[in-house]
Amino acid sequence: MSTTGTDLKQRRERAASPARGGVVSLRDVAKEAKVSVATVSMVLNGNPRISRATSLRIQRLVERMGYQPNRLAQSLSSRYTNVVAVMLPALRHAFADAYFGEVISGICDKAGKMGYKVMLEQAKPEFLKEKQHIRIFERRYVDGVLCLGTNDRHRWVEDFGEAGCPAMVVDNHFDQVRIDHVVCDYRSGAEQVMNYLIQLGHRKIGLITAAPEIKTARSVRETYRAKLAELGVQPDDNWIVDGEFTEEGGAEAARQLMESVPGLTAIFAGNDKMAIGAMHQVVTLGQRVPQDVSVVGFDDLQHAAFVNPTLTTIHLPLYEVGAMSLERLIERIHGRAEPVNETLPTHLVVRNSTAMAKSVSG
Amino acid sequence: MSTTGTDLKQRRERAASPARGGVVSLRDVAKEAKVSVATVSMVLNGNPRISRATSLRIQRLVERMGYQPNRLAQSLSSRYTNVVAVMLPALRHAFADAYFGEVISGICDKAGKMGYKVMLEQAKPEFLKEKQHIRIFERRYVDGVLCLGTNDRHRWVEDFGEAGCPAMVVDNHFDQVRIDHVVCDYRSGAEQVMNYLIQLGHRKIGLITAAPEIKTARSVRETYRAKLAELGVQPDDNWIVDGEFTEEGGAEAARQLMESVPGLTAIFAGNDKMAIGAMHQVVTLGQRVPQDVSVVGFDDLQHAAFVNPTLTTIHLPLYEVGAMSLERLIERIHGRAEPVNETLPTHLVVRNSTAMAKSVSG
DNA sequence: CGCGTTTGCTAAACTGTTTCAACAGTGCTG
DNA sequence: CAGCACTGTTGAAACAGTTTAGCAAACGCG
Repeated sequence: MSTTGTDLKQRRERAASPARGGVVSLRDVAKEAKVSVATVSMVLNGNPRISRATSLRIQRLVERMGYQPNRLAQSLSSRYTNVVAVMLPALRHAFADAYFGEVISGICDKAGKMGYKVMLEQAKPEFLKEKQHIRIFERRYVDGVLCLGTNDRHRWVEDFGEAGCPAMVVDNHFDQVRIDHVVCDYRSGAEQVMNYLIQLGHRKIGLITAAPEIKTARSVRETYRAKLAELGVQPDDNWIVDGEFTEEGGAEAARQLMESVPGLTAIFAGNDKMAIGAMHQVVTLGQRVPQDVSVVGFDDLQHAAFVNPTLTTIHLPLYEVGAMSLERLIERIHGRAEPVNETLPTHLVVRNSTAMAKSVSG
Repeated sequence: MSTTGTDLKQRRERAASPARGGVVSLRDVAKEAKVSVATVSMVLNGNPRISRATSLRIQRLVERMGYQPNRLAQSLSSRYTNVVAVMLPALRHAFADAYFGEVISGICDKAGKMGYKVMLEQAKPEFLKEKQHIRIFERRYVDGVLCLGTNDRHRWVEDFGEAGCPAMVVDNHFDQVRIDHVVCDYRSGAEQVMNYLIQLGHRKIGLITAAPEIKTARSVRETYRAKLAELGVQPDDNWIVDGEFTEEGGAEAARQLMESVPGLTAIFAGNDKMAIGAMHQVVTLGQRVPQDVSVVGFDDLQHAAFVNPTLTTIHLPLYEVGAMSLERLIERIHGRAEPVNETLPTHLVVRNSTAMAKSVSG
């Protein structure tokens, strides 16, 4: 039936008119320029086999018609989506956490500059059980993944390597899994804190840390122990309390420390949130910060400078960690072979939550 | 040359083998099942025209082969990408802000449940100048946009309506632009704060707010004025100070208030961050919170309960605002015609930063 | 002048899915 | 028993690009 052919002809012609949805396609440009779509595509991709005259003519036309490549079609035929996922832990307040926010900020800024889009994912049990972290690659959602807030129990990070999916652990580090990472120098940070507190005369220093399955937390703990050992101080088991990285946890941990460690003069918290919770608790228990108890944090989040008293803490270059992670991930996506393991320096920021130890000053 | 034909045949066959990149395509499943790709596609989309027997047989095969639809191809032929963008303001710490985090948390949770992915964008001048906020639609990155942290000067929100792009303003509201929105009841919140402070005997109440180009901030300001007027109190111009929604701004605003409003007994801050900055400043200036000056915030962010003293504030259902915004946006994407303008209730949370006014209690 | 190379462009295959017209095959009806 | 409706399946177009083989035309050279 010849009608079929005519119908199709008509349909194609209608489809080729720039009226459809107001969006201009390559075909529309090609038709207008009276060249093939291949030519237009090559012009846009800077293929040198197109003559200068044609190239300029088409570039002007593309500009005039306001053509925007459909990136679904682009990604379908090329190997890349130019999208990366940021995988956050399954915590209720993960997005509302200034720590992650700072890292994500670095990631997004760098991604924007490099022509990448950033997708947000949360590593919920459901998500992982369905192997969604791998499926987002198979289904061509993303080219790579940045894993934030991981710990040793998160065995799913191994899956990326096995499946050949570009992935990067951000501000942490796995001993047993071979995966790229960029991390702050937690060991040096902890050393700086301990040196500073010791220099102020503190000896009975409590440590509020978090789950030992986090490598960076272990580094801090080990450094804390080593530094005390240098002075011949042997910390009791109850000098170290888990604060779960939250304000509440920090407060509860501080309560335990104040109760079970008589003569405690300083608290070293593994992050700023716990330090703030701890300060809060110290005051609630009728002691003063820093006169009775000094408190040191770790992160240097923006509002560490606005709590009362302002918080002495270790500055972590979280923005830079995020930016560098993204950069390295993209290199890996484009075939970088060597493993990445970068460590970024940290430094102490002295504010008002620390003072000379009581026994020394008084 | 007949070799050409043979080469192409070979190529197609190679392409059809499941070996390619390890990813199984619809074609692979169809070949294995000895049916056409159309049949497999229809089975997966639950088309009732496929027989029960074929359907089951193919479903098992799909399962066994681990087939995952390529969503670039799906989106290319369907009208939808199933991705929405969250547009954050161009502030340095936008991602590290607990306020946005809470909203985004609601958005992401709901998106996950509804089978949507969330992309992050920042409304930087460059981005807007290039009309990227419209181009992400044209280039088929997203089906819709959620705009956070907007104000009246952000004229670009009009562009969505004009271009026919589904978009939603989250926790704000435009007088002059017709765009869907979901917002917290700022007016009622401000009323609750003022009633409470007045009930405690406060009359000289300073207001720390932010840019008047934000509708919600204007609502708070108007309510504040109206409530004082009810008591016959005519606030001076210097009773209202801009705190830019930051801790620093709040601190500086509090300094100004303490200086220029003698006998000030209470500060009402337009968000928790400014309230925290203000408390910090009050203490720095040698006064006590709440004995000398009561401070009230607005947001009820997680750490409002962990500052010192704990902050009395208005609880905003930010998580719910995020979740509902996403839900409504998706309805709009799928053709909802009626405009959306929802207002969610707020309530006062009394903590320790407020007390009876000095002149009354003392 | 004929042959080979270069240049500039095009046709067509390819990415992986959805959708629709059409087509066998079967059962029912007049 | 032809004609019809219905069922289950297929082929091919469509989505919008990229990429490659190859074809004319122009050019250089012996």
